[in-house]
Amino acid sequence: MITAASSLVPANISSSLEDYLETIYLLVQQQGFARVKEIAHAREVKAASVSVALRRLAELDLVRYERREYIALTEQGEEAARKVLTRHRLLTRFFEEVLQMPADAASNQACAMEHSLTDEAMDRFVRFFEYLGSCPTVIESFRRCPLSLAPDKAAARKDSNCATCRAHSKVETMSLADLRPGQHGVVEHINAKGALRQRLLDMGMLPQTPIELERAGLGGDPLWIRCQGARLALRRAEASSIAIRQLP
Amino acid sequence: MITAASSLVPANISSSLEDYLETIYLLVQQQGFARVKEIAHAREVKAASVSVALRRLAELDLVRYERREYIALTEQGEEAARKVLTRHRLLTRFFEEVLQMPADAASNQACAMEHSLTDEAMDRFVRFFEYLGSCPTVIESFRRCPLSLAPDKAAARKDSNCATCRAHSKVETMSLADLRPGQHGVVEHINAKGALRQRLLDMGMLPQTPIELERAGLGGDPLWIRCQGARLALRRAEASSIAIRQLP
DNA sequence: ATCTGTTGTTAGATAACACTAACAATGATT
DNA sequence: AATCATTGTTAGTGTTATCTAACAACAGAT
Repeated sequence: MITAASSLVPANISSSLEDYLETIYLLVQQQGFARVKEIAHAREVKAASVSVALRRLAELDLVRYERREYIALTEQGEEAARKVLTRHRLLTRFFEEVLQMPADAASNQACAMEHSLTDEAMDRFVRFFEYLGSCPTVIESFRRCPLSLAPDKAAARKDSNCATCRAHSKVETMSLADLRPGQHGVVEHINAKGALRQRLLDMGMLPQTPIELERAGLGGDPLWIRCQGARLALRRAEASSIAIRQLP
Repeated sequence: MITAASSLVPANISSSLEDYLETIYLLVQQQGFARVKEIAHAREVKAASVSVALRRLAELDLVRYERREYIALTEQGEEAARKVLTRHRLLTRFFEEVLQMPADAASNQACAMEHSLTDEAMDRFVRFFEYLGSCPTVIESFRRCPLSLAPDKAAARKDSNCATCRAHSKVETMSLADLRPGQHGVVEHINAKGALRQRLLDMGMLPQTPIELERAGLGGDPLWIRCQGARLALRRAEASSIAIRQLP
């Protein structure tokens, strides 16, 4: 039985061991027990590795484990497992409900991050969710806003109820290609799709990033851009997919 | 010089090596060059470790490195470094601007996660930021909403401009302590502070989580709760800090 | 009771990453 | 030019986590 009083769980546990705890917790919850073979299967690891890990977990008093017997978490182990799982749930929900990722991708991303989410960040995430719970229109509005989501299906543009979006669509936006050599701007929106979009993002061209058109090639086609200290060359067509706000 | 065409950067590079690339990139940007000693200092690692890492990076063609000479990134190395740094910037901004964390904590959290952010998740984050850029009132509203943020300083409650918040404050909310044995609910808001709050969250008591009051102790004081498959005992005072919506 | 297939364990190898300690190169100072 | 302090390298150790291959225990079937 668990109380709300704090208990002493070993603080520095590796993400690998945390994964084992998580797996064991889920198996026990699903079928009442966990066995080496199943843990190995779930973690996509050989049974030998599980065996070793279990010994380490037992030494840390996180798992109760008689050789060749069924495996159970100790109170501490259960607490640690629940903590990781809660982070997993939280992050999955964020990637799925807020960022609108498909369920499996969201869960995978959560898996990779659940071990490094600090208590403080966790708390902030929760507050954010509490806020969204009180004001559900916020995310609903994001979901509908074709400006931001709906990567390829700009078709759904009609049913946006985001006032600023509507306003925005009227404002004449300029693109990176509209700058003249030496002029500066700030990235507002990357309209490129697929690989080009990913390339531009990777290079550092995030929203709100300062950007400069250094010079244009002969005939104005390769545009030489400066962004985050790096220089790169873009085709004019590519540059015009980057919506910016000009700086003086 | 970099073009928007895709280049072949070794895909599976460890987070440790990514950190080295990042550090080198920043040092070169700051002072024009990087040396072993400085890298070691920045990464809080001994010089010997840096030396070995540099050899590995050179083998991977990410770093150009003549023994005892200054260190420079190759084109590929620079690309990889910029990619990591962009993720760092993106996550830092998210934790700082959206989740309202202090700058250093935001950056630290970003450090821990930057290596595992998938391209897809990155893209979704960017779309989210693009949306927020178009509709800045959204986050402004979150920032002001005392329901969610302002952990201890509920004093600032007056200047919230969130319509739903105002509505919410009028709705009579019930707490976990108002349930009767056997009744179910859904967590809406955890009003507890400090360690208790963290404990409850760690146990899995996130917003929107189903919860049940199993039974009350003698005199009604320890309340036995079921949450996410786990049982726990809460004082009545503690339970009443958990706002819920009752389920039929 | 023994045989056989499944399951779990051990031992030994490998890889990545960090460390300490000893050594080598370099540049600056006397 | 010789010396010294700084800087970087190498060699050897330890830890964590994985693997393969060989071995041990058990359960059920013959």
